Amino acid sequence: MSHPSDLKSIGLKATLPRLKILDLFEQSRKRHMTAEEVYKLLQDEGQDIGLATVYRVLTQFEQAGLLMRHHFDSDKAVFELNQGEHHDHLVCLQCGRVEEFYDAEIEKRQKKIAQERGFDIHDHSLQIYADCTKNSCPHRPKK
Amino acid sequence: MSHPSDLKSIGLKATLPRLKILDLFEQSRKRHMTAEEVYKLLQDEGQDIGLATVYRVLTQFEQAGLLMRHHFDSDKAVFELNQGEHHDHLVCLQCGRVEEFYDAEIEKRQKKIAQERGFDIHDHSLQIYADCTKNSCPHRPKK
DNA sequence: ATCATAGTGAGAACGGTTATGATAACGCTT
DNA sequence: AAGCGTTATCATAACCGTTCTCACTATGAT
Ligand SMILES: [Mn+2]
Ligand SMILES: [Mn+2]
Ligand SMILES: [Zn+2]
Ligand SMILES: [Zn+2]
Repeated sequence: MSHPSDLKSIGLKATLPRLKILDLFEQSRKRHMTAEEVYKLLQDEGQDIGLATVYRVLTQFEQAGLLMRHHFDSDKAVFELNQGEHHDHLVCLQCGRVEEFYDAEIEKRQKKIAQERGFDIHDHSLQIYADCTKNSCPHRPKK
Repeated sequence: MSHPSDLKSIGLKATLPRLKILDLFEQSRKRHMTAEEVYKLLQDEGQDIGLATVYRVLTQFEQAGLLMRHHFDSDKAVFELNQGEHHDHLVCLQCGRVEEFYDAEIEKRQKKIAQERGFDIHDHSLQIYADCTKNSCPHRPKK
């Protein structure tokens, strides 16, 4: 249910591709998506939006602060809604499932490490790679 | 000063390209290098070794556990000698300088986070991105 | 409704990396 | 030392995710 004004307020015309892509993330059945995944989901709902447009819009949304881009050790970037609260990721190597976490102590220590060495910290990237074996992981039926 | 037997012991023929590349890392003026950097350094010392060979050998060395591959938010992979001790990286966004660090508490917390959620942890990737402004960073003379 | 402007879509281009295939080097056996 | 099967190398093409190009279209202010 994204509204045209959401886009206008960040200086972007409210075009159909942009509204649809924003919708996708807001209704998010899947929170973390690649450009390709977004493109396929749009096709599935009959929207004829080019892959180039998907890439272009994702980058614009990232620059506008609407989305965040991550790299989970696959060669393709994944995007998620930026809801303000920083978190890191726990990624299942078997099924690709992603869980989010935030650890104040880890954050604190990172700051200290940078500080101690005279670095002015910008941000960081932390992913834990693991197997989520206990939940019948590989190809488990999605409910 | 790498010795042919270093390679034979891991099931690889002791060819000139492989010995030269291993040497490069062991004499490492620069600890973290891209394939392209390795290629250029070989050219500089008059070695006519193809870029494809560099890539192939780096991957073989990684598989043999001699090298580790990282991705520092540039699109190109960087390699370093695997000396057994795990560490993470602090990368300067201005000059690309890399410092290594190890924080036992961060490591411990990562394990706990995975465990709590029933994940069997494999490994992790942690980089801190920052500016090393205080040391006259951009283009500072080396030494 | 008009019109300047910004956005789109198809496909080409790009950059890092990997695969291919014909030649060359390695190293084990005589 | 020479022969020979196997593995490695080199040049180049292919690959894959992503970005660029450009002719055409939609948007939104008037
Ligand atoms: Mn997330
Ligand atoms: Mn390192
Ligand atoms: Zn899983
Ligand atoms: Zn620096």
